[in-house]
Amino acid sequence: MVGECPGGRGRISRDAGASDTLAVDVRGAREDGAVQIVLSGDPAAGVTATRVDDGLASAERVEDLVEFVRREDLARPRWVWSSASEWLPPLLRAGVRVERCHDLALVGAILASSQLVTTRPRAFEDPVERYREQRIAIETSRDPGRLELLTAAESAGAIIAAELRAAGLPWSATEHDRILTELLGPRPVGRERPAVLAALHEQIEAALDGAIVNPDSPQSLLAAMRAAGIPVRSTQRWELRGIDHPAIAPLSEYRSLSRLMTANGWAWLDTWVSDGRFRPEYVPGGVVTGRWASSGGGALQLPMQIRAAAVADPGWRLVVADAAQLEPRILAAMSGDAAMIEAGAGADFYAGLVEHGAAADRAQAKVAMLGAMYGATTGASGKLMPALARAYPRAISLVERAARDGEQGRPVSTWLGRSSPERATDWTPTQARAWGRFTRNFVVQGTAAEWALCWLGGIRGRLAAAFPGSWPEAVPHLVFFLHDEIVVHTPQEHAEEVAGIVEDAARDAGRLLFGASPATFPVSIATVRDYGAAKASVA
DNA sequence: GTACTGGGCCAC
DNA sequence: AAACGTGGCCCAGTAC
Repeated sequence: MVGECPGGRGRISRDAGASDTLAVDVRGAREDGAVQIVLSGDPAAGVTATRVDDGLASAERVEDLVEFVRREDLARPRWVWSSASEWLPPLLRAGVRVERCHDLALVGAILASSQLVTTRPRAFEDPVERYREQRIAIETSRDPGRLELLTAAESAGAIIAAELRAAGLPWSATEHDRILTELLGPRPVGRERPAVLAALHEQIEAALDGAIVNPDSPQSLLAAMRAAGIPVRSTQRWELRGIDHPAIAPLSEYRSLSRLMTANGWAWLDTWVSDGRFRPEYVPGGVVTGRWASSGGGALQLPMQIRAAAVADPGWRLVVADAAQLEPRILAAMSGDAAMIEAGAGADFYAGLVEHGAAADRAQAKVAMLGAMYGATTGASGKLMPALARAYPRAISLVERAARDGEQGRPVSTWLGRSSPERATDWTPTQARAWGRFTRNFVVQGTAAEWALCWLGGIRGRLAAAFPGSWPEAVPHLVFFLHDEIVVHTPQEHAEEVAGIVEDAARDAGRLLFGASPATFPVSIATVRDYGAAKASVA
């Protein structure tokens, strides 16, 4: 399903006549215009650096990794290492950044399943061999330009993930505590419930005829509710919402506040915030589609309730930007559906759909688009699909095709060539349809993740070029990422320039992926003192 | 005690 | 009104 890539970089020619090498045959391990330095060994102990330059490799023993990287990065090499998450944190702690890298683990995962690859890289322990195999896989693939861009963007993402953690999102423990205290009551000393939760617990039990209930236990709740004559099958929110009973309101309130306390309460604050910074762990490539996952800190689920505790330093601001309706715009661009691209010409994609008469109002347009990308067949969303398919046949047939491929056991690929996993097809029709919904969504979600990686990388590069001071304390820098949203912490006087950089990088990302396509990727930007103010000012 | 699953709910 | 994608985290409950 991947065709021409107008925006991809030029095809990388294989150099059959590459020179002999000093230490190892590195034919295949070259890219245009960059020296590569392969680091092997243990970043905390003995390190060997192998310089790969125009087919020649020379190895040297590195005594002081930090000094070595600081010095060599001035020549703008591409650092090749087993994984950025292993090598970068100690360097960043020592105040050393690198411009670019090749992350063998992340690239290896992409190349292992990409349908563009014709020669699968063999597994090697030695990073020089591993790198050579991966370069060959890229250069001999059906579309080297796309895999070149994807693997570079993925690796840039790995650098950014480490830098986000090292820099941290500015966080006011005082403001966080104020929010918690306002909603829950003062922090309890022992393990008992905070005052507000204890009161809600009592209200729930009173409303359930004085039953003893553990409100954290669905089983306990279900039993008590049925004993009180409430006809429910489960205690899920959507089922409770339709029921008129005095126990429901305090229970909903209890759940919301209880989750706030357990997921992002005082314990979270103690664990994840230090020195005025929230430092979560991001996992680039952690999701099959290529989205980032997180492990510890819950960065990708930071609830709205506490975002106001992300407060810029005195004299600094947060530039908060999100890509407006990213996924539908991605679908429009990758399908080349001129009508859908035209619908997105303005700032509000869904309003464009309404103008085309493809949906009655904005809410319907949104439900219909999400349904098309998620595979809704019934309900309100399903009913709106025919009109959408009539107005935008190319876009809709792209996702339908992806769904059919999945149902029939064929892999699908994102725009840049990340492919869905193989799956045994000894499945029931229901399982086949479920896999079809996955592959349907995979192509759009995965390509949106690729756009976001290019956007992130562009922002980082442009910031580094525009603000050469000491990172992070003296210059604007990325501090947060959330799928289609970024936050830059910046001295107030640079906020406007940063906003321009963020917009320029969004344009760059669109061109990198889709070349001359007229598809646009507008970003909404807010410059704020605290993260909580961003949604309000953007909406 | 640890490992795992499902319910519930947060984010996109 | 509810079935439609990707995750993480906490809790309760169960198996070992």
